[in-house]
Amino acid sequence: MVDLTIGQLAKESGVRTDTIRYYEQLGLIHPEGRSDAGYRLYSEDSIRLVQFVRRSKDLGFKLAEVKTLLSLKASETATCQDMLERTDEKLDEARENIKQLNKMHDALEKLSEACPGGDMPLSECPILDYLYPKQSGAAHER
Amino acid sequence: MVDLTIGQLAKESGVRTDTIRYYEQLGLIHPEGRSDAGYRLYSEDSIRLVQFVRRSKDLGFKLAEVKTLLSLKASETATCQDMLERTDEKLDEARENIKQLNKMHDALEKLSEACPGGDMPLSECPILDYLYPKQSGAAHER
DNA sequence: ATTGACCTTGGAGTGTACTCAAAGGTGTAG
DNA sequence: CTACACCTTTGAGTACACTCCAAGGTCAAT
Repeated sequence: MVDLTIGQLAKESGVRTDTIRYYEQLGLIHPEGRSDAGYRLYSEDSIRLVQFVRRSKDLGFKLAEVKTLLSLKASETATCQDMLERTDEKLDEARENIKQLNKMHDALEKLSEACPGGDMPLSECPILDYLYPKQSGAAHER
Repeated sequence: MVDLTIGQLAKESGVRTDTIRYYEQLGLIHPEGRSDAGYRLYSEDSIRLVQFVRRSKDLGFKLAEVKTLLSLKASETATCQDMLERTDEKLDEARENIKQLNKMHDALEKLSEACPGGDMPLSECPILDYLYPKQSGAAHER
């Protein structure tokens, strides 16, 4: 019930004041009102809202997507299905990203294992050979 | 031996001309020289160099890091060890990123499984409850 | 000679999530 | 009354890898 200034909200929610203003710009978090001097005033609930944003972000939602999530939360008619759909979408994205990253990882690991290291000259380096393969120059190999 | 224009290099290496100029700006790929009209002229080897950049990028190296790799390649004294170190560094990064992504994934999956979907109201939604937990308000719950 | 595809430069714009700075007003403690 | 910490706004900067644009020059074919 007690109003918070932006600094207090920042401290309570573990986010910088700049970031809170930035969230406001994006339409995520709004102050309840303003003091006579024009200071933003927030309700206690804002703390939970900022954390909503943080948690969503940590799940991989972009801020624009968080905005959608917040509007679902505010909607009278939204259902579990709506939430589930966003979540499953994000889940698919995560799977896709992991797949890509695993490809990178496996390629790097293979190269790392193939490379003897030490003071072997680069002409013998399998990593370099992967990045810059020897010419297949069949013609005049001699 | 035959010189390539930037457009030809682009076609051969599967990269846009803009991108090649951008790589030049970053100090990655330089033309062998210029035509009378000021056109960039590339050697055939440039094709492999552009591919070097692409492959490195696909392994997760940033362009600034690719520059280092290229300078290793050009160095007389660099060894396998140098290549291996960059690779292992990148490998560690990949592992770290995968770990983070897996955390996201698992959290999303858990939420997805917990949520019944359908036209259940959001007040019962475990996803929403995770993002915006019910107040622990012990005091005046009444 | 003109068309059209190519090339040049410099600079600006994109997406994402902040972060910082400048120039000023406000609130409180001593 | 004066520090000093807080608040305000606007706008610019950061990282990353492009991508696009304008205004102009070049080259080959017709």
